[in-house]
Amino acid sequence: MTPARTPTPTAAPRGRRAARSSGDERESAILATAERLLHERAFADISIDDLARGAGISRPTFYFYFPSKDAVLLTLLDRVTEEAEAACGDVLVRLAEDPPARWRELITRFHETFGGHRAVVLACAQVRGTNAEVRRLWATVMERWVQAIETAIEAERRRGAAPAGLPARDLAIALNSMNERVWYATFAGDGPAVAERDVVDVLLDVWLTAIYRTTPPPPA
Amino acid sequence: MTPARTPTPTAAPRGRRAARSSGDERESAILATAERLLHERAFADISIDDLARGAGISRPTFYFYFPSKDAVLLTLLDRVTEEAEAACGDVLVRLAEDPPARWRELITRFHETFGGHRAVVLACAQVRGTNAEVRRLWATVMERWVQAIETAIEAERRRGAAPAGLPARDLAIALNSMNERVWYATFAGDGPAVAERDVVDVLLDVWLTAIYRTTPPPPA
DNA sequence: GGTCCAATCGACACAGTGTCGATCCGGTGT
DNA sequence: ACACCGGATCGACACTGTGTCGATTGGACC
Repeated sequence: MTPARTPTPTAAPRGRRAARSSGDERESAILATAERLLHERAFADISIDDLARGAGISRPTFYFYFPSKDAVLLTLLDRVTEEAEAACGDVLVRLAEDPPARWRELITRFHETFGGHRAVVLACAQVRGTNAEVRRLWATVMERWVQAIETAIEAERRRGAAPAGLPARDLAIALNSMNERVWYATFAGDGPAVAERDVVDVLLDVWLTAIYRTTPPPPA
Repeated sequence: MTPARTPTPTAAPRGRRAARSSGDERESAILATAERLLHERAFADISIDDLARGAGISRPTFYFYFPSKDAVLLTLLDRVTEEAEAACGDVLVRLAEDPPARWRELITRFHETFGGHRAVVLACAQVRGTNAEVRRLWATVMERWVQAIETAIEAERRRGAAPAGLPARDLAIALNSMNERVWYATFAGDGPAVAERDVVDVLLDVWLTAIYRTTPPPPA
């Protein structure tokens, strides 16, 4: 199951369908239907028939645009991670300006991007268990973030702002993992969760103490 | 879907099947088959027919013992969490003796229990997205742990060992979430992960700095 | 006005789930 | 010794959803 085949073989940006014709609107319609339906029910409870009907086509025609239901989600995820990537931009390279403020900015940006597409993100977290492609894309994206954080931590250590400690990569993995799981609980409202308006403060506090091993004024 | 109906209505310990007769062995056989198959492939790739055949019965007969595939996993999860609960025992009440050592003990015990049943734990993490009952059980269990940690943090603060800071509950949620996600990655070998032999050290370090806001000697 | 091909769908094959009714069989009461 | 009861078992069915194949449409381009 590749993300999506390219019915009209006219340049395939990001491996998805491309090009003109009414078929393009159809693809958008499928994606829009998926994101809309995800607000009402779980991904597993959405059938290909639902997506097809929502886009005004029959089920077999759906397969002309996407090889599977999962491929639709994969496309959606791709967009969200791109948006997150863009939202963070150069925050990390400006870290030294004012570390706490920059870290907060970073976490806030992520929070807003994920929160704005919570339906998609939650769905991905759910099928990551069953779908190898989603798992791979997610892993790839996370690896990029981990490396970015790892690099930033090392830079802070080099310039003497942060003390030595855990291997930077391990610390980066732990902190990223924490964020992912905490956001999941908060957005899904499933199990013990931090309130949405507090979650950035909580995450930031753990990040700062873990990285700088110092005591910033308690945010509460 | 309740965990399992009770075919022979003769006391239902933990809501599962009870009592004598060859039917009891059958139920065990199903559970054993499930845990065995989980070592080879994902839960979603195991059919009820696989479980039934593995236990030497037909598919309809499976339904005599469990109302669904998920119920089997639910029973398995139940056992693991009970084991974890038992393994931790009274570690937290003995915290004041030697906090770093006790926290390490706690995390190590969890690590060993989960690691010993990683197939079951990973499967649960995967279906948690699609199955409401697993989600609920998981949430319940995690809530218990969060409360235990929250209480411990508050005790440490009261006796002056830990400084004030984030609401203890939020901190407990964040740390528990981190552990869960980090262990998942480590055991699943999926995406960025901490090496299995380092994971306790890494988690412990973040816990200690987040709770005590002090600098213990870096473990590496 | 004919050709081509993207786009479309009806109909099929398949896999898995859950249910119903019939049957088997070991223990129990008389 | 025998009829009976209910736990245990399974064959066969209905249903849902997926993915594929072959045939049809209709607009663009020669």
